[in-house]
Amino acid sequence: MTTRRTGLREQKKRATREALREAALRLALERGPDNVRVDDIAEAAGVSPRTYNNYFSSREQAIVAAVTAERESRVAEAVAAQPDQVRLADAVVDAIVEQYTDPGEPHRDAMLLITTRPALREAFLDTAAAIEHPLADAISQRLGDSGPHTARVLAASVAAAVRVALEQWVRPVSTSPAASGLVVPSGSLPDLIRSTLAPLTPALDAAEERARRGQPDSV
Amino acid sequence: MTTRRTGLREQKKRATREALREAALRLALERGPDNVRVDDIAEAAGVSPRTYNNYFSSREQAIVAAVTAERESRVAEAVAAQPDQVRLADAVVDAIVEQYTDPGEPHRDAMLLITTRPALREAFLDTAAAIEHPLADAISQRLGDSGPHTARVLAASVAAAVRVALEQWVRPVSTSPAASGLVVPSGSLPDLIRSTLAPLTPALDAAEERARRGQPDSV
DNA sequence: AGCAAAAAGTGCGTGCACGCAAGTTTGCGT
DNA sequence: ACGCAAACTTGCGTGCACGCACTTTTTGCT
Repeated sequence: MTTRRTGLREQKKRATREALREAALRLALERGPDNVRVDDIAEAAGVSPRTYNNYFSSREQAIVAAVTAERESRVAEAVAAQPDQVRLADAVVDAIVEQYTDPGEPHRDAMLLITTRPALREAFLDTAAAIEHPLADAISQRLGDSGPHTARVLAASVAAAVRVALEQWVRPVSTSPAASGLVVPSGSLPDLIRSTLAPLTPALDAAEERARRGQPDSV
Repeated sequence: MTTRRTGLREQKKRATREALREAALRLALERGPDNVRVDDIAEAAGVSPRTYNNYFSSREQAIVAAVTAERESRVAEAVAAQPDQVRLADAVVDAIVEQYTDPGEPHRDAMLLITTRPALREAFLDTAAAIEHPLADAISQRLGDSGPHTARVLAASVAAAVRVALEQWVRPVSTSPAASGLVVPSGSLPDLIRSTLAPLTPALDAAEERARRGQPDSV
């Protein structure tokens, strides 16, 4: 009812997409990502090479997608699932941290592969941006319609903060020797995300407060 | 003094880069972007095609760069230039708005071209992200070292907000018919930027306040 | 059920990004 | 002043992204 516009068509597309993801990851793990040609992925998934990049616009994207697959929608769901009494900021932070917390994954080795290879790291960072739109919808729903852009900006900022966290997590921290000189070596990803999200809580609180006062009953 | 590490070498690189930008834009304007081959740009700039993409990783990037060229550094400078009495939020907003305000440019027609062609629009949106790092440095300097990531997150959020503004400005607004249904048709870009930046001011204020109280006498 | 429109998959051709391994220029030490 | 080392440029080769036109499948309508 929600996504099912046509039914069978959508279903097949999902299947193809998943087959491609899975094939891409499997082959990358077996041979190493540099020894995987697009043709191989396509063949393993049983489609033409041309079809492959109707779905993915780069090999890295396909591999990474196997791990990050439906994180976007899950984040949005998790936010929406929080009761209204919970502060928006907490709802968002918890939802995201939850999604990025290592669930003792079968993907453990895949993550190792990703964080190792530069090209895959880049692709992985880009996946943070994917949460923006679903998250914007979820926030928008909680805020009513504070401003035309408030929800989107907040969602985009959250996504950006997550990206910063992922960068920190993934990079050897080779940047300039800053003033204090002391930066967390690598920390756990959830903690990192919490700390990059922290500076945004005032903005989330303010938006929520404004929504609460601004439109207790009106539009 | 600032950027001059080696001198002559850097200078030549700048020159080459600028020549490529300029050539790309000129040819795109003359023939339309679809009738410009990378080889043409390279030839017009007097370098090999291979060299061209040592500088730019896509044709669109080169064209757009001619317009957005040094916006990044200017934003950072503008923030740094604001006296310390000015609220950080205001400093940032003003600096950015200033940089995105149409200066009766010679680039007027270039902007028209960019906003017209989808591929160029995408590349243009990406330029917003370029302000992140310089801006992070500028903010970091004003905040001392509030937290390890505060400045970066704020800068990234600001960049994201700018991106949202650019998207709104550039897109026909074909998105879902939201609740209120009333969205600004296109508005002026500066106004749009102000309005997307608005939700972030609480975060900027909070960071500034925290920096002011946290370290009243240090750096 | 049969048909017409839409959508997905496919083959082909073109232009491009990028690694690699020279060749060339610049900068620096002695 | 001279030569060495590092940086930049270049030619070449490979794999790939993507537009276009065509075939096959799904869907909605009568």
